[in-house]
Amino acid sequence: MRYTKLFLPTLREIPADAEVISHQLMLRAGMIRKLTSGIYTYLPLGLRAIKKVKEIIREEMERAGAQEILMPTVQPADLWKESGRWDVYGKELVRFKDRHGRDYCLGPTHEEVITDLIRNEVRSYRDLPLNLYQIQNKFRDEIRPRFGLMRGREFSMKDAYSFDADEEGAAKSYQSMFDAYNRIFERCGLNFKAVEADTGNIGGSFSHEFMVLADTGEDAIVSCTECEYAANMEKAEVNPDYIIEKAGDESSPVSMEKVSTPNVRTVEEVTQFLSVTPKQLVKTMIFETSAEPVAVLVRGDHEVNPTKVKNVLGVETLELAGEETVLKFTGAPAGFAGAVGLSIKIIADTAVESMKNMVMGGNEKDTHLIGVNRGRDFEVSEFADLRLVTPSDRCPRCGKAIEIKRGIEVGHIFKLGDKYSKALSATYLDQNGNERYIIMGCYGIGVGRTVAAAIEQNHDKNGIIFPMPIAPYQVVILPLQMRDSEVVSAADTLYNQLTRHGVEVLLDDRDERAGVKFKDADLIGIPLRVTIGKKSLKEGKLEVQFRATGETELVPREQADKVLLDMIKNSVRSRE
RNA sequence: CGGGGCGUGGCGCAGCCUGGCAGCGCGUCUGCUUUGGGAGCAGAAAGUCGGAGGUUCAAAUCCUCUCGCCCCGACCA
Repeated sequence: MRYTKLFLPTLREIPADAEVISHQLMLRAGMIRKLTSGIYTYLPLGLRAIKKVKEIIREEMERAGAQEILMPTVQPADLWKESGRWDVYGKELVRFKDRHGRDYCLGPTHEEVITDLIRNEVRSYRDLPLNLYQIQNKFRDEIRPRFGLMRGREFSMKDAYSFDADEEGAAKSYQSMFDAYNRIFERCGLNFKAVEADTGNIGGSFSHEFMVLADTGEDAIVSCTECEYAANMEKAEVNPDYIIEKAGDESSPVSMEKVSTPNVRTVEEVTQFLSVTPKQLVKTMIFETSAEPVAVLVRGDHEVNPTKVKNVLGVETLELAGEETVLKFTGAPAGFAGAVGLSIKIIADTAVESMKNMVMGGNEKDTHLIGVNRGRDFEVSEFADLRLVTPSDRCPRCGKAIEIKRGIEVGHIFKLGDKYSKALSATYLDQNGNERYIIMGCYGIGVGRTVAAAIEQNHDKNGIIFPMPIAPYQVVILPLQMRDSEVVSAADTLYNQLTRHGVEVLLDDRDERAGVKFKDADLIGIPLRVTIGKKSLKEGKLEVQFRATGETELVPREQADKVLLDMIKNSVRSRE
């Protein structure tokens, strides 16, 4: 492609509304433009990178035995009512009516549609296993779209669905997708990690997220420094041995006392005011749920993990109570809630179980209680692991040190079990003629997010550094003097040679000064740059530079095409 | 939804507090010069000051309403 023909509007300055580096660079490099919040147009350069990722995904999905299909964006509400998600999914699901008043939604995911397809078509165990995938635009009305393609409302997603006769087969399908995902992200040049994850509102029993390690990531990842354990913060288990450590003092229970603590609310304020440590303190958090309200107790130096609370309670929604609700249930403004005398359900983190002579809110304004003891002063209906892992916790598997990093979720795989097949009656007949539910799995990849994550991980102060396999062009040729016929013809010759060999080449044929061409080439991040200028041409040489390393090589003009072909081959291979 | 911020030529911003000719840098167009890391000179085009209403002799500026965008929290590929 010739630059003068290409629609490539690069920006010299950073657009004001772009915060993270990948968003800034995708805008500046002319890859995307925003239509409205969370909704983007892909320009030629951006689309090419996205197509590259899609092709890698297709190759690996086919290699893993999945077949491509394409399902509609518009889905009938009936199916969602049948699965029960019409009422559960929330505002993220965009709903609308057609002219007849029938309810529809824009597909945020396709479990319902595919399960409907399968229940109509699959009858026998002989039809299984089956794995179908699509690459299709999803719509989710996110509460807060952010960071360009990182969290859009309309976005391209690869979603695959596996159907097996039994758990054993489903485990195999899951593993095969797990392996395919590893190959896909490897090939995209990403530094990533597969972590255990919560299943959220997709549901199912078990899942892994594929996290690209980056400081700008929206998720926290807990991983062991020694063993293979890695999990999303919201899923990460607390090492049970570690939490049994003695928290309060070991002395026998003292009597409970009420103390006045005017305007002392936070853990920090309370510990200072009463001269106690956070470990003697119990935080009482009031949550409203889709069922009854609940009070959750955690130790003063710990944080509640809402996901764990939600799972323990088995509720659909969970929300930290507002000021008014807190007042209603505790009789005190926020900051003074405690377990003593509370009439709502109380559950507690395991660490609270061994605590004695606790300090907690007095359910009365400006009042705390000291010397509080469970059993005598209040009861807990259930103990469970309800808190966020801290950096000082130990690995739940091997007990060694853990570390907490940030990550961008680019892929998520789920073992769904029979959740959807049961809800939508997707069954088959086994060898013995018994009707059984199909065991499902589902597997997603955010395509645009993968490109954004790759940029987040591969850039420098001058711009993007595309990994070869997803680069929109593999080579950029910069003839420095467009008025010099020899330079121009050398550039044309190389361009034609490479193009003939199937190389994706961008020829910067603009009559611009060298500096402008260099800057733009760096910005758009093409892995290999060929500079053709009067000086080196006089010696019969062209200059090849690697975008990633800045390394430069002078290559004889006649061999340039072969050298470049080799370089491309090597750079792709080294990623595989 | 709660909290914070911003809407002024294509992009980045100033002007607003204290009302009085709509500005600066970059980009764009024309000409000449220049030509290996975002050139110089000369000239030119381009703005409903997000929108509506109000106050005023006069509104980008003050007031009310409204729309949009960004950031921080709960959701997710």
